[in-house]
Amino acid sequence: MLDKSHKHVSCSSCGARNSSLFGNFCDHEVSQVDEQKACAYYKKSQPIFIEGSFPRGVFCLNQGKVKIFTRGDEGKEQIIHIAKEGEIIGFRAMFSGEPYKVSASTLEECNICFIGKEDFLNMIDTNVTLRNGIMKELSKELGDRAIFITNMAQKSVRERLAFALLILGDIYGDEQINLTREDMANFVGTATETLIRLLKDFKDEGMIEIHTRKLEIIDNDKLMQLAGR
Amino acid sequence: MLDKSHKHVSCSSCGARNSSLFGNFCDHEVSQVDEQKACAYYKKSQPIFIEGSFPRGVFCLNQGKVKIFTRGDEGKEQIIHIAKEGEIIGFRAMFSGEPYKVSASTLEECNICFIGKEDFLNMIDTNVTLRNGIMKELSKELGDRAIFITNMAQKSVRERLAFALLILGDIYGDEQINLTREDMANFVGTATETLIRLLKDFKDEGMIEIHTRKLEIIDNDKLMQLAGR
DNA sequence: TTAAAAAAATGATATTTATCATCTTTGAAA
DNA sequence: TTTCAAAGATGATAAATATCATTTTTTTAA
Repeated sequence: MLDKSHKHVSCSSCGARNSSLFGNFCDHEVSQVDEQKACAYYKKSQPIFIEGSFPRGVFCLNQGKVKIFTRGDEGKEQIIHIAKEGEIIGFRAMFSGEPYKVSASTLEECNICFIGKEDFLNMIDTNVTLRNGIMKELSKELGDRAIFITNMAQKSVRERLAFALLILGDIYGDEQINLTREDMANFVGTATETLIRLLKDFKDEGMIEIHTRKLEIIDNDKLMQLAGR
Repeated sequence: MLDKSHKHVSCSSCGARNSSLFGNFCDHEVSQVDEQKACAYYKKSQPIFIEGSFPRGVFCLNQGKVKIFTRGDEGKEQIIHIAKEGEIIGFRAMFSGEPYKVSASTLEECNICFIGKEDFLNMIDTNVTLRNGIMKELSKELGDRAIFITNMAQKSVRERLAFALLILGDIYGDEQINLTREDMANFVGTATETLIRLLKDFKDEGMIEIHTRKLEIIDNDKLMQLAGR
């Protein structure tokens, strides 16, 4: 259980910082962020920002997982990305000048820090390494999304599920994958019923193990073969 | 017919520049680009860069249309974007440090200018407006691709075709849409046969007119209604 | 101008996947 | 503990779309 007291989490003691875009900050820069940010505890299934609203800053994920999604015409979610500890979310809309095109919501309990728009843009302007890191990240994600689109267009649901499980395996590390069937279906881009049936197939074929809601990957190689590239 | 002599196209006389990321350049900056770039004529269906190779610079589209695509496991193309006059292409991979994740190929005769990596990165570092424009563009495209993914996952082929025709209508302006059925199917993300059948339906329903290979949009509103948002 | 290749079109059929209805299990709160 | 809502699971059926085979038309280049 996370500390719910909203108390300040120091960047210098943040376990996620080293692998984040702030990883290369010097002591001075770290303490500067520490002063500028605000920390907050989020319960499970709490919205962080919503499609259509205007961004006032960025969110830095200290602890927990967050889904980034859009809603289609009928309100059905399509999960675009699942962010984990160390990721900065919501910075894309800061540059575009447009409202958020995606929403973000916690998948579990989270500690999330907030940095105001002005402070963040200031950092970008003065810190070349951070800026390059951001541009690299933006570019990398564009490439990932091109592949995502291609997978959606050309792969079967079965293949996409294998692909999705591999990504989720990365995200959850040594924890077990912990998502509702509905969220998983909205990530794969299929109906919940179809997803459930396929999970059972995967289990029967020895690729995963199902522990009620949590999933464990058993045969990574087989999944990779199925997912194709 | 375009001039095939490979002769230098001056940026100051480039009709596409004003609407491009270089649109705000002062005279000095424009002439600097003029010195650094190399111009080339491309025939129809000629590759510009290929997925997997490493970028050596960026391409600035002076005249013509270019498809940006990836190939799925079976080699089938998925068109991610169609670039038109004024667009700079291939700059994403410049920041990521990774090889191209997409390929680019001309859809018609093109004049394309090339700016070397070093020169371009130099511009980015020294020109704040250009840099902000690039970041804005990267962010905007990220949002567009989130919607693209959602469309692929949730819309029917019929709806996606309507959506695609609207985008193509924008790209082709007052020209008629001019793509092979295969390219169009690879943009919509469907089989060529399915696309052909649907185009006929759209024609019968008065939304488009088919002039052999070229398409003309007749009823924009109806398409918008069908495409949904 | 003609021949060959590429693109477009059409029909028949198979397959995948969504949808709807219903039932069971799980987990959280009273 | 009991209760209730949410999540998970299952079966039957329908709809959308892909695939394969073939024909026609258009474009390209000899």
